[in-house]
Amino acid sequence: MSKIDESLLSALPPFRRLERSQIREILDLATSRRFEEGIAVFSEGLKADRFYLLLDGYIRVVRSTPGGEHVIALHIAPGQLFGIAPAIGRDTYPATAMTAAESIALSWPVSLWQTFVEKYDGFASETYKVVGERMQDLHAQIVELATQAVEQRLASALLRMANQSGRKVDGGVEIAFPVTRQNISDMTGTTLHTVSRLLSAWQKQGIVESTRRHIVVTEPQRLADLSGTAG
Amino acid sequence: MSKIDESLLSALPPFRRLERSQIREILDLATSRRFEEGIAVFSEGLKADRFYLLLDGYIRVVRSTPGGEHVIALHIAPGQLFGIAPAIGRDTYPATAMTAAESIALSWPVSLWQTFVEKYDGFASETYKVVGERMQDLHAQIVELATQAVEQRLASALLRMANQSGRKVDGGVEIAFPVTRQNISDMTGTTLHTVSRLLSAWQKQGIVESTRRHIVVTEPQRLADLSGTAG
DNA sequence: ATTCCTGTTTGCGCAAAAGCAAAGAGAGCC
DNA sequence: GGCTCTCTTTGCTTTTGCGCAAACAGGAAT
Repeated sequence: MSKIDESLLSALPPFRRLERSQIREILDLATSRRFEEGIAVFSEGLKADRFYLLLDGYIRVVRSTPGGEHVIALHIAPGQLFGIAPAIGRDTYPATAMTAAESIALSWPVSLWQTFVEKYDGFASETYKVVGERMQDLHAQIVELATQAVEQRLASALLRMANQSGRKVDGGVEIAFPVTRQNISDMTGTTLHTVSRLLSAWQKQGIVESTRRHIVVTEPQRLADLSGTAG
Repeated sequence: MSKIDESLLSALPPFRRLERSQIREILDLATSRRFEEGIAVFSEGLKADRFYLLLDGYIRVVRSTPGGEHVIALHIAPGQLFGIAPAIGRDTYPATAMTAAESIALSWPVSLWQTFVEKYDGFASETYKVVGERMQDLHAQIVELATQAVEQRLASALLRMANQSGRKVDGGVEIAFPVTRQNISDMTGTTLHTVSRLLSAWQKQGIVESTRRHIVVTEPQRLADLSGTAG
């Protein structure tokens, strides 16, 4: 395992208040691993034995139905913790974490969670803040699914991805990881057909630009208008 | 304020591991208050100055959209904490808490949260477990909204209410608080019309029995079949 | 008893989006 | 270059469930 630099962690919320030496301790306890695209880092229902920090890449948090369908609840961007079942008193993972792109993550055994919380100042409060934010996101998604039409949900989903993980390119904002129509329909509770039709229509209007597994939002403002929300 | 008996709290998860004297301390710091039906205990976005424990009654956790619609995300039953913004690092309430029936709740200023967490064994871990369970519920609701048809969502919603707050009566399971068709449509992301139609149909089939603001599930099994989920 | 208010039922037409089906098109592999 | 696989597009049909509208009913207040 290659030696990781302390500066990687020192800027991240959970570790922000720590000394360099403390970060070194934490890093020395971590396992670093690379995951190919399309791999399950861990799966829903399995015993939660490790928690993770995403260094590079993107993770989709997915829940499956008994009927074999699945829903993408949120995306994890680099620098964020995931698989933090212990933080919410669970001993199994509540969802599956799939890599949306090739990814690198640190992980620690859950047995260290309690230690981190007690020993490292700010770790607990920052991680609970993360939990709170995710809850916000879930709430927002429920409201969206319950009240908005497909077109608006799709617009919101694109904006969310563009905001959370967008790269500025000359033509607009590029979503930084591969997305299929099917993926998007899993986020918005619709079908890939409907997504395809809407994206085609928007492309004709110059709002987005998309190729296979790749989307650039060229006019975020018009998408925001379509999404119907102030945000 | 009338004196509250320690035994009220001693069986509840957050306080289960505490000594009687500790419970007394906690109770002495609490404010008890009665709320009429249909009142907002606190509102989305306001400064979170207190956290609550529901002693009696029922609470609906509601989120509103900019467009004036609202969605009922979950119900709180007696014995549960709510308004626990401080647990997730927030200083404003993320949703509105409406009384679904006349209710009585204890509350404490948020400034005491940190004290409770540090001083009382098990308080932190039990409350985080609650947060985890709520997250589970939210996730489940997202999956439901994204993948199930209205009929199945409605069946699930009725079952959820019946399970969480059902009273056994001779004809079946009675939902213990007043619910309107509109309320149910706010839980399932549909319209009161559709809810009314489905309930009428089910009543004809003998699955439910309903009068104004009042529902009895007479055949939970058949509802479960309709809901399409194993649960 | 009368009135008002809130909640409920029901019918009808329509639009949105799902289902079905089939063809096309990049991208990687041999 | 040809092949396969996955992803995407598009046309057509069918269905679901919403919107609108109007009437009805139980309760509470006067």
